[in-house]
Amino acid sequence: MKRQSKALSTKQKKIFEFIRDFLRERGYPPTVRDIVHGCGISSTSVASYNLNILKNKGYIRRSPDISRGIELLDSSVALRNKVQVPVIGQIAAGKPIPVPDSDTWDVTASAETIEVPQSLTRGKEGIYALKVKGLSMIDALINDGDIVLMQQMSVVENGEMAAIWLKSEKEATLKKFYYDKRGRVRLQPANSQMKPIYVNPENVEIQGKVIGVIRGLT
Amino acid sequence: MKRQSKALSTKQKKIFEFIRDFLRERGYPPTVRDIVHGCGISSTSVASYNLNILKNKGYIRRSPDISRGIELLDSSVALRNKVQVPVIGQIAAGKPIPVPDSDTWDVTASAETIEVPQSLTRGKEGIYALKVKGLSMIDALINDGDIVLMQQMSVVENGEMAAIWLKSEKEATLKKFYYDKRGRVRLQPANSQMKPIYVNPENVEIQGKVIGVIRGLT
DNA sequence: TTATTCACAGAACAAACGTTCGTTATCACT
DNA sequence: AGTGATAACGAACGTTTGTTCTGTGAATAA
Repeated sequence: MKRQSKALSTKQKKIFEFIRDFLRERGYPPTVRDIVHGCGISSTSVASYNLNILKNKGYIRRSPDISRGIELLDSSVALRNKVQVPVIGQIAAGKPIPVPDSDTWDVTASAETIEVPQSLTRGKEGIYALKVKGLSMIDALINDGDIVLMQQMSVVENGEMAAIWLKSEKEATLKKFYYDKRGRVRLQPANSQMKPIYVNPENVEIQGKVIGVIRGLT
Repeated sequence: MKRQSKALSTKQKKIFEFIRDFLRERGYPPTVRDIVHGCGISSTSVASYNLNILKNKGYIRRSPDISRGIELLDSSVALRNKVQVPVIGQIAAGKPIPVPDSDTWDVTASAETIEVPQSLTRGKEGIYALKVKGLSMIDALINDGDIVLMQQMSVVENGEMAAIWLKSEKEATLKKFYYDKRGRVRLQPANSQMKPIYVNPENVEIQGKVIGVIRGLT
């Protein structure tokens, strides 16, 4: 069945979030009447009408004639006790990482997400993941192909690993970040085979810092 | 309210597993009648009677008079699309890793678990995690304090990283595993500062191989 | 201006649903 | 053998629940 546009009205977004929060809180989905009460909707048929739109647009699955027969589809939700982080792209790929800000954060928009331990993300906001391309951070025990967890941040401490956008070169890079004594920025690979890069501070844009690494061995 | 013994009858275990599997499959819990049909129980009051036992013993929460008002409590379940792996202990800790076998596997028994990406564990069984102690595998990009994901396995290929129990020395170790030409086993650290260990094959017991690494940076 | 579609509204219906009730069977203990 | 607790059983009840029906109003398209 051909999917409609995924754009939702304000009320539909509210319904979706209500279902997600209800499920996370209670361990079971809401009824149509729960949605009526929780979203300030005047009748069960309006709720059902909007639920059918969410279904048609691929956000939920409904089981007809079954109580609480609403299932959030995997691509659209972080389920309870599970942090699902978008894998936005690869670092060192020649284009800026499209890091969303908190107003436009839409986890469902990413094609790919990854489950991460809560211990790595607890208490933090603006989390996303990047797949590493290249060996520039191998001496920091980060290999080509690893997934790095990032926390959105525009300022980092000296020595922290960060995702940096170089405006003039139009490329993104993962490096250790240092402020030089002479006012420049030193982007330091963690690889003895590679030299650091020195750039003007106004040429760099810090997009996040590394807070974790995930690697599979096959 | 004082908790009763957590021991469950065969039927109660079956009901619990049915609820867990149903929830994982459908995204919503079963009704009492679903449980009746799915567990071969003759009446709704028997199902309800056993559900109350599960409630009293801390396995589930019930919401009275609500359809599908059954919630699996966190300590007892890995929820849908989330793989929760027990962190059994530390490797290189001087005692055998208490790796359970498939008959006695009880994820709920571990004090500590960690959420891991499905991409690392999909299609695999007997998964557990270990916290690394020491730097013996640093050249394989595994640091002290990292979490390694293990798949229970008693035979590994030459060169694979494995958790090995040394019977005579009574210690567990994480090393690359090789069969020597002269019939011995070579346990090779991935650290240029450390020498390999040569042991008799009958002195080693392979307890699992490494399938992934998770690291937090604080 | 008119027609069509979307969104909403409330009532009613029938099936689903959990609980209650009265009963029987089994088990452990004395 | 008797007793009490546990486990099971089936029927019935009242509430919960999703859907359908009929209608209205707003927005959009012709």
